[in-house]
Amino acid sequence: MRTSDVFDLLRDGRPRTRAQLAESTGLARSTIAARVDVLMRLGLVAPYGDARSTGGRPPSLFALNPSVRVVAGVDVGATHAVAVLTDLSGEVLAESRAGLDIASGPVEVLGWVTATVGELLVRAGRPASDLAAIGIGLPGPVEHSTGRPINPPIMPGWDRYDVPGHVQRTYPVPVLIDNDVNIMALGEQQTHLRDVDDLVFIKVATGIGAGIISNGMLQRGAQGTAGDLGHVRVLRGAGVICRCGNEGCLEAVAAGPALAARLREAGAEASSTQDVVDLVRGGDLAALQEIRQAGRDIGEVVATMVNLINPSVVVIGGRLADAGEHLLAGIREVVYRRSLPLATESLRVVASRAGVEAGVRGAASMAITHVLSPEAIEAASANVG
Amino acid sequence: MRTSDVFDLLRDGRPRTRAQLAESTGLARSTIAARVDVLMRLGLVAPYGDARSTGGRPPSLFALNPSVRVVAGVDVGATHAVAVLTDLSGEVLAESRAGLDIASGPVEVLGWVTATVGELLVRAGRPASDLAAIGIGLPGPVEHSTGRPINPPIMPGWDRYDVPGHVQRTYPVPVLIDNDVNIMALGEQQTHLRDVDDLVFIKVATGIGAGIISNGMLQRGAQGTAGDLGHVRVLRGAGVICRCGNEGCLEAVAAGPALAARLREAGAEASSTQDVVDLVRGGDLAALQEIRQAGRDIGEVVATMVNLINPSVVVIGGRLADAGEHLLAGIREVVYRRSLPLATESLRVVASRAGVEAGVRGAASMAITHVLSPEAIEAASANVG
DNA sequence: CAACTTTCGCCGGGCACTCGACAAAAGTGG
DNA sequence: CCACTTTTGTCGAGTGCCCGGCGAAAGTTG
Repeated sequence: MRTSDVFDLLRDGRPRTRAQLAESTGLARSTIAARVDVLMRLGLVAPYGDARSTGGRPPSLFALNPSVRVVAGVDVGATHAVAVLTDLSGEVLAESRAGLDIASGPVEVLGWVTATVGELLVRAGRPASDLAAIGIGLPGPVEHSTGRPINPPIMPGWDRYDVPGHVQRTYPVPVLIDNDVNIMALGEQQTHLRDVDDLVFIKVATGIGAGIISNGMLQRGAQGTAGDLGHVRVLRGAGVICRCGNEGCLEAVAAGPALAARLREAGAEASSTQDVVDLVRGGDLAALQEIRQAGRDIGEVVATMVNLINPSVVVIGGRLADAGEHLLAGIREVVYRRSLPLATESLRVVASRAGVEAGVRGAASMAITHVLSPEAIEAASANVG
Repeated sequence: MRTSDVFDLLRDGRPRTRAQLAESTGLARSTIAARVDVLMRLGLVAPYGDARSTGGRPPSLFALNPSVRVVAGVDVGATHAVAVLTDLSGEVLAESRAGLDIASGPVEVLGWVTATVGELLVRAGRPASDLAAIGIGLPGPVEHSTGRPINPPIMPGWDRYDVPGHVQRTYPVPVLIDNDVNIMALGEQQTHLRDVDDLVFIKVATGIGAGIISNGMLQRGAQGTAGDLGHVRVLRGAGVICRCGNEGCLEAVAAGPALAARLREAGAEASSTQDVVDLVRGGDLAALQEIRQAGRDIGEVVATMVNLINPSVVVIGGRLADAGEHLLAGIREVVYRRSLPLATESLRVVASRAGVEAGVRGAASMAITHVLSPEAIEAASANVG
């Protein structure tokens, strides 16, 4: 029974007495006292006032102290980036956004990242030594174990760049990198689906991608490219050539640029994904029909995913999902018709709740998970013990 | 550093000296000696002769002793069943097959299972006390954690039946249940792809299903129905109604019965999946074209799987795969055209090598993994001390 | 055959960990 | 205000585990 096991019980944030911890672990009270002492000296656990007395001395409560340390979460998109500083419970302490072209290369982008993290630390009134880890999401395939982007299509100059190494020159802390869609999946799970172990997050924007959490773990696949549903063929794609060179890709039919193009053909003014969203919100009938149909097209692929992966929740996010319930309705329509009854009987298809925050939240969550992992706790407590 | 950590080093079957184990673990030689002693008293490890001397007393070698105990692997199909007894390395000691209708219900089928396991033990000259675990594959969705079938379409009377409980009345050992396709995936991994952590196994026979191993672990999904690709819609399925009630399912187009039906329409004599295989083997041109096209249809869905799951190997098995390379060729044709370059650059699409043995091998492998798990080793060594 | 080398099995010491006890602290209830 | 209850922190004892040393065993080399 290790120190991290005691800490695991406190990770949910609920306060507990020593006696309760002893009860849960089966260890003696004195042993628990020693463990709690170590965790308190590490600052990870803090007193939480006293519980009500039952006739004798009132027991003191302890709980996870989320504010001992902070982590940074960064979500780098194609044209803009968001960074947050959170405490260990994921509570956002400071936030910063900027227009930022990923194509300007790793040196410039990561320069912004380190500068912004520094600024966030100052704004939150925290010394750099309080920073425990940094999580970063990038818009392309990433080899998570090394933190290097692999052949990213829209990230010139980033191929196999040592992102953690670069950032660690400024902040010598663990730096974790993942795909932007993966961290959005983590973000949704962390914000409102903590007990969900099998979740698929679908991002619908300029491109279409998915983050897959199966068995409580992110599924990255052999090369870290899992979840690419943008280039799956769909029925309505017959004759449509995608930028990848193939015919009938979902992305060429149902992503933002495709919708905008079709609306332009119909005479509407729509040059960007955002324009499509605005038209839908404005009640434009053609736009509404288009987005509903896009939902059906995406639903076709999601139905396949449901059959193949059998998640318990599918979360729909990305900028096109901000246009109200229409996209979701189209997806639901097809999924519940096409997927197997057994797989859909307890399936929920829901809209993103974390919204634009999903990415940074997930990036921070990834960092927190690393910092509070049993291994990290053991290593830290060995230095204090 | 636990006893199971020392055992883990020996699990690959390669013999080692105490000094090598001490080197690998960082423990003192005397500690290693104690650990090895425990493992030897458990019978899990046995002397393996002496290594060559380097000028002094030759060190003695130790290796996993696969023959201390045995496990049973059972693959129950719709109309027949196979059972094997293997040692802990997966080596088959005895085998038995029988025609057996799954629809005759759990009591009859499991009666055959227990009787056959008993017979195999006798044939291998092993007492029942040598049996360490039983792995069973069933042709339908199974809740692995409880071993109960869940709404299985072709298994009347089996719904939520307590399979492990029934078997344990005869053999009081761990009984592990899984989907037949999942155990075939395990079987392929165990027989010739041991270092592959991301593998998809596709079974093409009367139905079409997939077993997904991702990150080294079987992915079962929220309800244990993951890998159902038979009811994914394909292009060529337009207008074809599947037995599930939907239109355009892969299974309604590319599985054995569909091929047989189309060949019959063309005037050939083909009533079963086996007949189709025979025609192809006989060089029948129409059958050859049909199976190649079936490969393309399946390839369409496999291409989607490759994009979504990003495996490093796709294995094609099932009875239709026995008809030579034609099915595989059709699948490869579409997969390498439709999947993303990054996902296919190191992807291998190969034929099953374990063949009809895959299921039982996988079932045995599942049992072995359980028996040799660190938890099981720790528990066992605590009793020997 | 003798000297040397390397491994083996055993044993005692030391270290760290955990437990239970005990007295002090901090409340409650009459 | 006093007796009683319950928790807290400390401390010594017991225990189990791991290490290193030692003599014996089993080879090699000259």
